[in-house]
Amino acid sequence: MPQLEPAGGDDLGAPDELIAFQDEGEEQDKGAGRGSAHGDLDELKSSLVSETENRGQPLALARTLGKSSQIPQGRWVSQGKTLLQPPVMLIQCPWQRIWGTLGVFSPSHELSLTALQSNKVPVVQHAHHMHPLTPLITYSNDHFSPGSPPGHLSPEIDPKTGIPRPPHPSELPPYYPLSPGAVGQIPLMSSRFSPHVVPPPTHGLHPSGIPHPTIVSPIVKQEPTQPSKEEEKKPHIKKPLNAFMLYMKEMRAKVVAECTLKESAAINQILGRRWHSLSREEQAKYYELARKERQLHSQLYPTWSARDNYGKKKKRKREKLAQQQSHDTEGEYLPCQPPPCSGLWSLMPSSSVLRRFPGVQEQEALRAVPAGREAL
DNA sequence: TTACCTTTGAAGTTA
DNA sequence: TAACTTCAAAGGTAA
Repeated sequence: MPQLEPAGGDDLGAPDELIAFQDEGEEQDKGAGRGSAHGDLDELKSSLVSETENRGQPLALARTLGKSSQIPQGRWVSQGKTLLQPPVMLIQCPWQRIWGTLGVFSPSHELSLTALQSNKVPVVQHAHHMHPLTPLITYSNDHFSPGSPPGHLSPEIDPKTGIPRPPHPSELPPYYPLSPGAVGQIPLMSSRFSPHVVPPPTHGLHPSGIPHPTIVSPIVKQEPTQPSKEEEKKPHIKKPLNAFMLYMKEMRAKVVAECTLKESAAINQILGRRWHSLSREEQAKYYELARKERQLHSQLYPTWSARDNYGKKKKRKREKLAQQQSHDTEGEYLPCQPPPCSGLWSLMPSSSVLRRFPGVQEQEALRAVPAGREAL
């Protein structure tokens, strides 16, 4: 996907926002490949997803606005009006709530858009194990204001590491005073904390001593080759999550509940198809979140590069992968060859998943087909 | 115990 | 610069 913004731009999110609408062409191209039934297919997809998703307003909004493909490229539309600016942060995300609880986020910061107010942003996903201070490191709108952040959020640079130090709780404005004991009761701010990556007391800490979700103990992920002492001490800072990853985290539990599936591979396929069924506005929420993720990440770890994590994971066996892909292609539902049940096509798991999880197709199809549409 | 699977997107690497 | 590769999350599965 082409980058429309010159590298190094201040606004890390701009490409995302543009990309979100640039996909338009791709969608149309794909649609063209599907033949004349494209419009019907889209409509059906919409209705199918509406059956499987919450019948909430976001989708209704999408319908009100018309199909995303009808939105002029590069335009932002909200409530039937063309906007000159991208829509503001549309959802009240979990970490915003926590900021509010902690006192960084005043209620006035909780932005919402009328049409999306009922969009239930996932309830915070609880981590099984979490450092009680973890929620202290999160996002604030103030944090991303151009130029210098507000005093209480200005990351103090650690002279030893050069890494900005997140504000100490005592430095946070007391909008919502919180007792120390209550801090540990706060649910997860960014559900990026997996139980598997909870840093032990002496590893994986941000130089400030407060673990950040993107920091993972080097013990968890060790290089196969013997790392140097310096590398060994260096905490593993994870990549910031992209828009789709944020969407997956939010929607996974829902899909799991609906499909009674727990296999991530199968769930992810469903989520991938649902992602494409989202309206531009709905996707924009996640692009915006991802943009802020990256922005905060770059503020917290200005010297970090995705390169740092390269080779940290064991690579796939290329031959095996290629073989598998070749095998999967046989009989796969390719975009240019929709199966007879093309209405369900976008929600159907791939053949490789079906081989592994035979129940996926049936369950998903049954849940996806609205009453009275079985004949399709 | 750990890689694999599976998805999309961002960013790095390679040709 | 285009194409390719890796890694983010998740959790069951298989080696």
